[in-house]
Amino acid sequence: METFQALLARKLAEALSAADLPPAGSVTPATDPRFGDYQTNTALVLAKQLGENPRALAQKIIERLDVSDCCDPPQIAGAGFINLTLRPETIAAKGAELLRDERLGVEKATEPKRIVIDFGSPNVAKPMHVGHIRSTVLGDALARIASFLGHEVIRDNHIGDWGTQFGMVIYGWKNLLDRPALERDPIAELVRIYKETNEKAAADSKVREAVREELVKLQAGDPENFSIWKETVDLSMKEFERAYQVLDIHYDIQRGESFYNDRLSAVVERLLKSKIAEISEGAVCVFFRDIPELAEKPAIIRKSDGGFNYATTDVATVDYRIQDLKADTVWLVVGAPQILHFKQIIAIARREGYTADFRHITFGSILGEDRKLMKTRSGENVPLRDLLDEAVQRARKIIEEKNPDLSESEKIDIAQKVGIGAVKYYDLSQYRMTDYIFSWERMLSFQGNTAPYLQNAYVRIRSIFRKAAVAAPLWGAPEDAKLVLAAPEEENLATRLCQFAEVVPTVLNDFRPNILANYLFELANSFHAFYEACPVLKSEEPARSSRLALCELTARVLHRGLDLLGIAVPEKM
RNA sequence: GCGCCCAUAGCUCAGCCGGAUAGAGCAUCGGAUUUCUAAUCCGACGGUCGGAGGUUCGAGUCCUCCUGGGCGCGCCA
Repeated sequence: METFQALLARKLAEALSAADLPPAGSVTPATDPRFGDYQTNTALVLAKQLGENPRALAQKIIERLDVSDCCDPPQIAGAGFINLTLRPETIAAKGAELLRDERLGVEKATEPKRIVIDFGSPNVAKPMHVGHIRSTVLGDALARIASFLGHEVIRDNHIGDWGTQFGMVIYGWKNLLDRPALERDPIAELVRIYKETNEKAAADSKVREAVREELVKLQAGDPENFSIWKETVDLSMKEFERAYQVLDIHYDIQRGESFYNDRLSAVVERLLKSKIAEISEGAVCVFFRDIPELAEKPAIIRKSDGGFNYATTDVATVDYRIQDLKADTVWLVVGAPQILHFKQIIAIARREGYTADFRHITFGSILGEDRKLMKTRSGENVPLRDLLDEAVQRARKIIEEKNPDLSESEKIDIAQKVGIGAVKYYDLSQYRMTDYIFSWERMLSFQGNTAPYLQNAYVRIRSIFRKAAVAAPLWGAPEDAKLVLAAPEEENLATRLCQFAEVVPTVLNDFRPNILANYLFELANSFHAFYEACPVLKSEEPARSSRLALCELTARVLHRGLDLLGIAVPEKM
């Protein structure tokens, strides 16, 4: 199904061709209702290129622009904009068409790609904390959107399950472990033994030496240390799974760092052989002397003591994703501090001849009310589990105040959807690069650009259909419903519904789910205005059927849109 | 020292490819409910878009410099 934007762009291109003009400019949604529904700056762009008068060019263009089947006559305005206004019956017809379309008008990508999305990536033997929210929630939303757009998505959790910290963990396990505590709360106990070992090591060189030996033994494949390592990984994975269940996040594969261990030496040998890497001060390094910003920043892929590091692992990871998974594109949803590291990794991939499209998708930090990195009162990372529990509890409290008649099972379900949805939406509704201040009050507010506000719009619609079903079974509008757009609120709502298909693909231009979030907020806003102005069930035909259809479509778009963000909607709240 | 990111209303944030008079929410003030969830809606108030130059018909958006904040920069991940 062609969007209005695509339709008008096509007609504009035809007009330009008929006028012997080169393609230029673009058709965009109007910046102000006074300018109609869509506008194009084509005449302005061409005027610059050709050195002609923009308004005269605009005139020449609209003489050949045939939009009589969908729009009022095009208007020239301002410096030479061409404004286009859709006719209500055009919008009504599109709305009726959307009602029959499972995809709500969203076209699949013309060139589907195989995309590996690397997001989340928690560390073993450490609790997931507030810092994991952005990567996890953003990566999941991008995966859902890319998948809906017809791409083949492989969600990969690149778990931090290998590294020098295991020297500490294994030493602590052997010397400090409290078994009953481990059974009660595995992660807490792992953290405790890690911390205590760290303190001992700081004070005592013998402990430092012992820790190092444990690490060497693990890396050499010592059976006891390996089984301790394996157990910590298994315990951690169980903990991660719990969080992912609460967050409704699902991975296709979970290739931790350890997965690449037996590929590392081959990676280094290959890079040495191809002269991409060289030996410097005893370490194997890759220099980027021809890339100014990396000229003095070599990547070390084998330490002078012979050990491998995370750069080695990431080079192997690139290999695996391209060679084994056959990815066209790799999206790395990893925080901004690793920009330099990934520039190096991607530069190495280029030298190895990989042509895949690598995107490092970075994001800002979550701050506390004090505008510093969000921490607990004692200065520690806020455990994700505690944060999600609190979200659900707070949502529950609000629901009990506002709607005490709900059953217990309904309250549990709603608190879950509202609380978790609020956390996710608060994150996704903001531009990913900005640091944001975490605020329960704001994210759980029923006013403004929040999950509860959007969920409430959906709930109100469902309530209408429940009420309608008392008189006669009706759980949704019939697919052959006709739209009649009389009131301005009806036309405005219908117009917005038609824009869903235009908005969804733009999210991937620059990986900005907040564009979709903003759209959904405006949609809910338009719906509420409609809801205030236009009674549904009490209205006469044909308005009643038309309004029911608008409600149905709005509910579907809200449901689908929130689903693309990874957010669930309750039927009541 | 070098590099990356950020700076928009009192507060929290939008503003994708440069477009017309820079928008929301909160807060403040004023309205709307015998109602399908008022958990909402309508209106008012509120801005030298950190500063200075530049490119352009047109700059919050692009370029240069400066200020302030965050992060990173050879053997942690």
